[in-house]
Amino acid sequence: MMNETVSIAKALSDKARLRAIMALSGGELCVCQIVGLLGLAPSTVSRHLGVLHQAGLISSRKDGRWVYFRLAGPDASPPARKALRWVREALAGDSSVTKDLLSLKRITGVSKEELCRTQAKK
Amino acid sequence: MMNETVSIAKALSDKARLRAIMALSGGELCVCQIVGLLGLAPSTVSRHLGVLHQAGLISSRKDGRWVYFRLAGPDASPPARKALRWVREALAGDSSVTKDLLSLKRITGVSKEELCRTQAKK
DNA sequence: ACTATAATTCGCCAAATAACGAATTGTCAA
DNA sequence: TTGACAATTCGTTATTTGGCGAATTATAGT
Repeated sequence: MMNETVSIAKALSDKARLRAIMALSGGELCVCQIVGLLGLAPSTVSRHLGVLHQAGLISSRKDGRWVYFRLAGPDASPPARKALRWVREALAGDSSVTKDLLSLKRITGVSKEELCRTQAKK
Repeated sequence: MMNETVSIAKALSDKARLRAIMALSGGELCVCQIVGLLGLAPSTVSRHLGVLHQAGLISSRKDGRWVYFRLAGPDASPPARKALRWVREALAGDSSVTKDLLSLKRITGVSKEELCRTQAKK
């Protein structure tokens, strides 16, 4: 319980990971979309998502080439659920989160394929 | 807001600091009592408390030679208050916390002077 | 089959962090 | 005033962490 709480807090103690959580509040996203949002290397984003997953804060679903992540639901542990509630309350209305939501609108508007190709070219 | 949340999460992402927070749930404690509880060097404990203080999770009061820390009250920022609520909910009933509460009973039973002398001898 | 691409893993480097002891500061009591 | 002690600050060291690119795996399309 203590160890779980520590690992959850560790998972939440990074700006990129908090931004990812807030982005996922709007529904599931594939890795390449989160890469586009955060502007980090795919390998880095994958690692971040791995940390969040390990802490039980998000879950994933594979569909073809893509892996979709979403916030952990009712199946998550109580500490994880409460942590998510805290973060979403604490960051509701945050300016960088708001900016991210706008970026997301653009990103999800573009087709996944096109987005990922764009990312690859960079 | 984002930065505050990150620093709060960072402050919570250490076992010793979580134990300190849970110990302070029972009321204020002086540094030497927390040193006795955690079994860490005074300089280390001071640093931990500094991190928690910086994050707005605890506040301090100086009384003579001693500095007492307590959980941040209603004056604390909403994110800090909510974070404290999360931690206390997540760790309620945790075994190491329960153990610490027993240790605390013993520690607060001993006079402060005697405790600190005992620690100094180590 | 072959190529392209989404995602992960791995190895590396730089920066941040936790721990300690030593030195310092401030306060009380002989 | 001198000594004892609570607490903090500072310097050092070992570990962890975040970032990237290269290599790898898996899947879809040609």
